[in-house]
Formats: sequence, structure tokens, C-alpha cells
Amino acid sequence: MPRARINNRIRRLRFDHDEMTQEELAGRAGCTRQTIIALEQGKYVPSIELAFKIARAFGVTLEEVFQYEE
Amino acid sequence: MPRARINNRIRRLRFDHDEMTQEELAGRAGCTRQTIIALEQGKYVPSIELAFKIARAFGVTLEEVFQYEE
DNA sequence: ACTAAATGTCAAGTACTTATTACATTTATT
DNA sequence: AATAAATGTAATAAGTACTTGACATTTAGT
Repeated sequence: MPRARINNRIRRLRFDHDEMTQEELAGRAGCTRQTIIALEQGKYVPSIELAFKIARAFGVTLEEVFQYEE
Repeated sequence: MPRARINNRIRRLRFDHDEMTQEELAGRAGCTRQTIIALEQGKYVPSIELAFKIARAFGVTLEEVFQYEE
């Protein structure tokens, strides 16, 4: 598959949610802390399922967290 | 990662788009025909990137194509 | 009925996502 | 300065997404 051009606003959303910790987010999203770290660092793009869970953890839509860069 | 609870409306969207063929959709989304077939059959869930491309091929949002069930 | 287009199946292989475990570093707090 | 909390790093391993290629079946048009 093509070069991933997906970026995310996880770091920003954590900030906006009273500086929610990575561990707290991981817990809510049902993944590990390391996964959150890697996502924030842009090391990879999550599966759709995890993306939906992260969005839900912040109470926003998937597209408010992840964007396809042209 | 958890059991994928993502379903899609690709078949329906193709129908609504004047019965766009799987090959035509694959071309627009930049994937193979076999991938479209497998997705319609629910054999797996696409990457976010492919999901965005498919949505774009139909001119709708990602969430209009893919839904997280419960 | 023929033919072509569309859809489906199968198998092998590559690349990526994510968990796990364990340790290191940075940033508060007191 | 000491401790604890938060963040970062790294390596292994398992499972999944997707391509490629080749062949089979179904559907539609003439």
C-alpha cells in the first residue's frame, strides 16, 4: 500500500483534555501506552478500529483525530 | 488487537454510484480488485489510508463508508 | 448459444500494526 | 536532592492488510 500520509492530533487532543496522560488514553482506547507514544511520534498509522476507539476516547469523530494529507 | 467490529457500505455505495464496477473503484482507490472483493465480503478491514481513498472515490466521508459497530 | 465483462477464489509473499517486556530519561513535587 | 510520575526506547513476536498472478464462475449483450 502507498506511503501513509495520515497525520493525527492525538497530542493536541490530550492537551485539550486537561493534559490526559498517555496511559489514561491507552486505557480508554484499549491499547498499550507504547502504541500511543508511537502514534504521537508518527511511527505508524493505526488500524481503523484503534482509530475509532481513540476518537471515542476523546468524544470526537475519527476525522477530527486523523486526517488524510492530500 | 481486538476483533474487528468495523463494517462497510462499499457494495451499497457502488450501487448508488451507478453500479460502479469493482475494477473502477479499485482504480480510483489505488488498490487491487481483489482487495475490493475481500472488503465487500468482510474478509478484513482496510488500513485508514485505503479507507480514506475509498471514501474519496465516492466523494463521501470515511465514516459514511465505515462504521464502528458498538 | 457465444462472447465479453464482472465477480469470485486461491495461494504465496511482503510489509505493517500492535502487544509484551524491560529498561532509560525527563519532568514535577516535596 | 530524592522520589514518583510521565514519557521515551528497543527488541521480539504474532497477526493482519494487501499485492500479484492465475484461474473459475456468473451475468449481460448480441
